[in-house]
Amino acid sequence: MSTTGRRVGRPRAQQRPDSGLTPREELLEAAAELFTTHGYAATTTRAVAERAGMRQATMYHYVAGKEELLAGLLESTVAPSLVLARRLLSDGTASAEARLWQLCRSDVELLCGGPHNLGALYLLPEVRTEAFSGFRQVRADLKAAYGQLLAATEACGGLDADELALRTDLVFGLIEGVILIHRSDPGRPPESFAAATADAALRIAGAATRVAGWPRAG
Amino acid sequence: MSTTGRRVGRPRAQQRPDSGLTPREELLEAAAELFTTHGYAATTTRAVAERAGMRQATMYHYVAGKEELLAGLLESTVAPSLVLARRLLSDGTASAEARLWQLCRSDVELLCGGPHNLGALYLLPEVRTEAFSGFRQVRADLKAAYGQLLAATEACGGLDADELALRTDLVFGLIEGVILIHRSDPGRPPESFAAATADAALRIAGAATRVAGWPRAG
DNA sequence: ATTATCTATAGATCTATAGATAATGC
DNA sequence: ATTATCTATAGATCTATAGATAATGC
Repeated sequence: MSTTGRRVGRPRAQQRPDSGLTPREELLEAAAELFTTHGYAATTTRAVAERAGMRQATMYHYVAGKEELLAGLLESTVAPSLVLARRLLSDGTASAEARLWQLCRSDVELLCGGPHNLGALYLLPEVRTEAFSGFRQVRADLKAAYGQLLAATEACGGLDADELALRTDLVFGLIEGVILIHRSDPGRPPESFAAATADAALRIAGAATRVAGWPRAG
Repeated sequence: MSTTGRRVGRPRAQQRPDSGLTPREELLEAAAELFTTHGYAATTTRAVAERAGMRQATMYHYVAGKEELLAGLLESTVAPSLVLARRLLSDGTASAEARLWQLCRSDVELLCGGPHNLGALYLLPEVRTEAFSGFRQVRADLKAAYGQLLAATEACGGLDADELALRTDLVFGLIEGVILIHRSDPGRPPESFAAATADAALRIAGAATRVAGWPRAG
């Protein structure tokens, strides 16, 4: 396959051990690190390319520009959560509370679990740009799924539309707020943090039901 | 005082009705709008100055550069909350729950109540830069105050340090998460939103005490 | 011949400074 | 004379393209 030095084309100026990733993946990886730490506008194409092990101009062989990198990263972080949300919505066996808890936990773990704080990408001001409306749409769909699960909980059964929207916002806000916590203190183990956040989300929802222990065991 | 056309110095190229603000305040005002909507790195000194009604170079007569503008805005948003927190900490009359509720509500109202979503400044990646460590310190002090109030609540009385830190993080995370909600939907009235957030914070804390009605009256 | 990469650079910024200018103040 | 502003611009970027180069493939 890709044993170093056996590849077609001019060799790179800076040779590095084979990462096993395609060049495009190396670029996304580099962009993830730089966008999450320094932001989008402050990250230059040179910084991304160089961190990925190639010269600035070479990047354009693989992507059309910076925007494509951010778009790719955003879609890849939200997609798995939406898949899970859809699955949970059509799952009739578990209670709404349990399913909401699972979605919260999984969402937080996805956003905070990886090597880079990918959730922090949601916070970038550039995401509100037209260029990333695709991502925003998917994220809105995910929020709608949160709302549907919330509506199905016992505690929210009798609420009117406004009250329900408010609670959905608060729960969704907690999830995104947790990204900030994780950013300022990445030391906390993501698994237990995710579980604690899911507990907190149910409390916000108003569910007395204790799906996972609170105070948590372990 | 400053009746238009009666001021010393060369007149501005673009005359505008007197805003009543000093030029420095006009710059801060413009920076607030642009930083919160487009971010820090993406906002040019030209954009700030022009929006404040002067040419790009004139800005340097009042501030040393972009950094000073962001630093000023950050400090001005966090200072009032810290003052309130200090006052609440030394207030022996009200319950810890009631004081925590008040702090949450006031904090959210301050961050989301103004014309610009100043809370969104906390989300900018640049804030983690050395240049803004002063702000980060004050924000950490504020968080410590949240922690002290939390520790004094009945529900958190018996918790160990780790558990308490976790709940502090979650409450603080909710407050900052609410900024995101407000950013994506600025339509909600800040007062009731702030109260609802404070209610949710007490629920996360684990306090059964209902300081304000939930579901809220009105 | 094909491919992946490189070097070089044009064109478009953006920041911060230098020096000119048009008001009021004395 | 003092002040607030202006215009002009040097120097430092940053993005994206053009064209050269150094590998493998046939």
